[in-house]
Amino acid sequence: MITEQLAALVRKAVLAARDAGDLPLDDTEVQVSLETPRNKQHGDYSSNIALTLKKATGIPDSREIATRILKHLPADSGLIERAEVAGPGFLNFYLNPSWLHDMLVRIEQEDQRYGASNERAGETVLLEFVSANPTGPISVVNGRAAALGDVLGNLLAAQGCTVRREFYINDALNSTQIDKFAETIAVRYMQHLGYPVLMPPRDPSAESVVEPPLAPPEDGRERPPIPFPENGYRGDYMKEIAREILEEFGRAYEHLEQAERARAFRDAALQRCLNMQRSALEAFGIVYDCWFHESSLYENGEVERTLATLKARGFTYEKEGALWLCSTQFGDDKDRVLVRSNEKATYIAADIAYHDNKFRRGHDRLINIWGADHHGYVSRLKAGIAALGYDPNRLEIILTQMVSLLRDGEPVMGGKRHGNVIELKEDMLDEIGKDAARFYFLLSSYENPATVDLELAKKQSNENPVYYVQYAHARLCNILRRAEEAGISVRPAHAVHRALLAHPAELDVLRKLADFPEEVALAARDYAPHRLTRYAMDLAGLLNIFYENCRVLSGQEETVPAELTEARLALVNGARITLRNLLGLLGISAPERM
RNA sequence: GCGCCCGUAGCUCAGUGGAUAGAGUACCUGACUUCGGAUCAGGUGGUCGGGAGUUCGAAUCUCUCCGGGCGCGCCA
Repeated sequence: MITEQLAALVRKAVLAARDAGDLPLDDTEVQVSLETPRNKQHGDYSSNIALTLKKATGIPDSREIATRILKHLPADSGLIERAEVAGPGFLNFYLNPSWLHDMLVRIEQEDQRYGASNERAGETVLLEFVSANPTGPISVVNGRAAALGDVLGNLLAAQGCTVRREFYINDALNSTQIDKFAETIAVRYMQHLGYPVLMPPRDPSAESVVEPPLAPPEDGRERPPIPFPENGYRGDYMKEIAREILEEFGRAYEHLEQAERARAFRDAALQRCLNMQRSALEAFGIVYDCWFHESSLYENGEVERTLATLKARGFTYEKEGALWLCSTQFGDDKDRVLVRSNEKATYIAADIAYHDNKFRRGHDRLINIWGADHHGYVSRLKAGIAALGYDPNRLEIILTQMVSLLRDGEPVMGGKRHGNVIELKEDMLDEIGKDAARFYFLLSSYENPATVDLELAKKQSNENPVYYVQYAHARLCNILRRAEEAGISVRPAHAVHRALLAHPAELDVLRKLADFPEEVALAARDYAPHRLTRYAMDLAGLLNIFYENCRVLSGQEETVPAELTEARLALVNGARITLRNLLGLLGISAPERM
């Protein structure tokens, strides 16, 4: 990559200067960092090495240090055209145009692989993301995690990692949440059979309300109201699932005990809820390698075995009838219950077993993406796997901040239908589409709370950054198409006069294209897909400027020399490849026409 | 109360300790009806929440105050 090559050159120069006696330096490590200056006047790349060596060399004038380093800079690298000392002592570098021109050859050769590397080949990563409870719809916050996780997967794969995407289904039989879910379904089922439902108030000071039956009773006889479960799931989607359950199971379950009814419906209802989640995620372009059932950890004894291991390693104790994990020994702020006094294992017990399972399957690195509201949970899970003897640093937990939606300048509130959650598919995807939703999610860093203005993302779609980027791609494709129609073949980059690409707009595009592999690597390293959406906007902008200033094909008013057309077609093709790969990494379509 | 995160242009957000803090959008002005105008050029707009410190240099690191979000279950 460019900065690595440049850094190597500068390091060489520093050492040469030292060996020649120009720089009084010990054997201290020479750390060279390169940056791209904001200001174009300051070159394509710049290094602050002279400023940082002030102390070590004892030379107070950084410009003097810079000058001495410059003297020893290898001249034959081919990468840089010139270098100069500027400002308080920066070394500014200007890339050699012919080196830039040759990027087009490389881009064409690598084609689908341009931007990718084998830097992290051999590393296996398990990415777990979304993992929403199977008791409700996929929310907008889940959507942000989904976009982040999916693109992170693409990025890591592009660095050579073997990536596995996984969704953890919290379907344990001993989960109180699942019990509530099943009970709620059972009550709604009865409501479909003609029973009123007694809804407890949300806030204790209010009165209970009786909801009428969802359908008249078959025999017309009025039924007594059934109490809605305490902390049950209030969303209307539960009524829909219950109606489907009624269709599947028939009316015969009316006279069972409430608990039995709940048990009978539980699995089928969960499955329906899960299908709802899966189709929402598929509409968002997310496909998992594995949907992992928490329940399987109980069925094949892994929870038991993990508990036994923790006991054997001496990190548990019994208190008040429960089994506790000594998580404070591993940095947690309090010890945690693994097995309740009613003998049911807790969520964390299963989760530790799950992460043990992830490691046992041979993954080097585990990445979990959670909502920020789970941050209190991080240290206890890490403590759990540390207690099992794993290095907790092999597990990385990314916490995404909240997302809110704005419509007409007002925050979008979750509808009653979805139990007051803002739903990904209906509140967002159906309105602005998959591509725009992904782009907006990926526009800001996951570390910061984000707001998506739906009016902006949809109604003014022409001004939308995502369309701006896609339009640039479609334009490039159009030029290539027109060339073909005119009988002009797109010759390979190595066979054209690349030196003709000397217009500033052309060189700007080339520099941006050359940056792409590094940009991908940084986005992967920092878990920062938003770097790529920014890059995409930059590149699209440069391409439009190029388009405005540099005609590729001869037209009625302007004729372009054949050789220049060839060279520009090569540039167009290289840009097309880069933009297409970029959008591919983001999971956003790259249309050839719009 | 304790812990974590966040305060950057009217709005939404970038900004790896570096040079004059940027982009999109909004608003104003102009170009061009083309290899698709879903375009381009220019302009208005900032005490980087306040204060102190660290150093050659701070939006970035430290401390403190103010403001906002989230978490502190034998729930998940």
